[in-house]
Amino acid sequence: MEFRDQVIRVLAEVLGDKLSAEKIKQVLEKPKDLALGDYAFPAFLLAKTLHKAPQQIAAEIVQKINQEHFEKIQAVGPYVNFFMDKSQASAAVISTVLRQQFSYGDQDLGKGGNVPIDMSSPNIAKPISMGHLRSTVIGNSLAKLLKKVNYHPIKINHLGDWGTQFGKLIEAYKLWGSEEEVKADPINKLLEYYVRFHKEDVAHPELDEKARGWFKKLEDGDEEAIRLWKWFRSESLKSFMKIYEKLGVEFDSFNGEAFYNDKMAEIVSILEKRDLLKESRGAQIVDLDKYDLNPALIRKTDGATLYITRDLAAALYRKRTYNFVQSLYVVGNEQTNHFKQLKAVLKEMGEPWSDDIHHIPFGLITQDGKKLSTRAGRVILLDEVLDDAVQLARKQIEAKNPNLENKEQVAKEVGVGAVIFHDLKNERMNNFDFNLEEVVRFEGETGPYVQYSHARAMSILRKAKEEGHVLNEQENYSLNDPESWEVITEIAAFPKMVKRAVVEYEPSVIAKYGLHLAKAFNKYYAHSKVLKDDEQLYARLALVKSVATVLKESLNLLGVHAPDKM
RNA sequence: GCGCUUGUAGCUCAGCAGGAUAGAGCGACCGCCUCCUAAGCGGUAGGUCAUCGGUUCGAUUCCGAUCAAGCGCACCA
Repeated sequence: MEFRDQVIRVLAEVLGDKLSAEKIKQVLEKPKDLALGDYAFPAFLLAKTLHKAPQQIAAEIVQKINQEHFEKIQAVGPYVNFFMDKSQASAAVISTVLRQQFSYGDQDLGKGGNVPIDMSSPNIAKPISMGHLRSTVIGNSLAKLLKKVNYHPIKINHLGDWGTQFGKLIEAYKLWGSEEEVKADPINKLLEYYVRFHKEDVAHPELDEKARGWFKKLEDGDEEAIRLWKWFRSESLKSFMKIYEKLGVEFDSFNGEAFYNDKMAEIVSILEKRDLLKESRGAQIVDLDKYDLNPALIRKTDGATLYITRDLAAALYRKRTYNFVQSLYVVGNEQTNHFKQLKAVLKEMGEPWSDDIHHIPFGLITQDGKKLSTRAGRVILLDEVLDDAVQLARKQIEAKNPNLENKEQVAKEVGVGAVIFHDLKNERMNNFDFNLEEVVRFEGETGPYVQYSHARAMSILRKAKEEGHVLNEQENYSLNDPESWEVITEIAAFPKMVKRAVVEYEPSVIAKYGLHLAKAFNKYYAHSKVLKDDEQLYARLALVKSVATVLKESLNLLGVHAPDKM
């Protein structure tokens, strides 16, 4: 299956004593141009040991090498270029995909190990913004990727459902809010109160005092405070669920910050027992000087705990509950230091699994170059972006394919798919400035482009079936024309891409791959007629089927639907 | 000031853990629907790979310095 191994094997036969198979594997490369073959071995590194010109070495290798299973092997300058036997190779790839279907690319990297993923984690009483989208879709895609390589992902929505902001919210609600208003439009009203609070507390600092008082009451179990908190939480969650439904994301746990309230005392006592807690400026800290980090603030001057205390409790809870092999946190890169501290404190606590904790950071979304801020009221509401995208998809369908059935369903899949794909197609760490037209674009390197390619493939298969052509999936179909070869090499690369995406925690690898495969396929069927009744017809159909399968699976790994028609 | 991240065509980004003339999309310009959905395909124009050094037979890729941008730097999360 892996063509690369074939090349390494024959090279090792010739170079065995001079270069190990491992070394050959390292230097073997893929030429940029298919005209230079499928693989290339650069002879430079033998020049020194053999005291010969690399050109000459390349020529000698070609003379000695076993060419049996290759179309040809030739020396071009200092390179040995390998051309795979297209018939053999295409038969191997196509039959593998036809047999394995959507499990093509599955691997056992994880041995079934548990991997909790901390993702999405919006704050109660605030709307889900574009910033949360990143964490949500990256986490969701990583979960699907991890599952594909036999890990067991556990998606945890670590809700921001506790903290001093609830004091502010309660105070603001008591001052300006009403039950009817909130019931009618919970998130927006609650946000309105919150923003107003931050506007007014500049001139009226006594508001902060009151807010602190409310939060204290909340912590002490005051009936009214608890009632309001629960109400805000459930209303918020309801509206979050609507968005998650649109995105097609589900969670295994909604244990948020409040869940750990009763689990922090243990952390503090462990730290005390290990003599790690120190007093500094009235607060209690863990000194992390030896890690070159700022001290971790465990308790504020007033005795209240902080973010990191909660995260320590959560980390320990997750280890105990899931006995994870890795624990992931899909959180913005501005929190890099926090996670370094978290790992360092766990290490100080003597927990060796602190090394299994990985922060998966991602870049910032800005608007007009400025950071989004709920307090400043500068938010891009995800819900609105999704609705806009679906609306545009509807218009697109009316213009391009007005007779389509399930228009509404397809519009949702395409619109939402565009938004998700846009977020995943570039490396996580890149920042991007929000631009609605860019996000909901349907042409070029976009989700809809990949979806469209898949729909076209399905359309060809449908038509073939109507004409009475049925594929036998046990048959060995092979193609040896140069037009299909580029598509075949892309399909063959899929398992490697899955692995890379997992190892790098980088969904963009799959998004980029999907674009490449789609592009190769679009080019292919634009230049070769598939439904032509000749002896290669079934082989071409098998190729189209393989493409459709891998495109759909790629999109699936990103959390994007692949409609059969669009 | 210190730390992290980033710096490739007008714009948005690739470049697979150093190699053969630096790629794609968008935008601009020009072609292609009596032919499997033109959300497509083809072509032209556009780059001293931030700068300067170093390692190497070879550097956009590795190392160092400089410059620029973003983020962070204990009582928010």
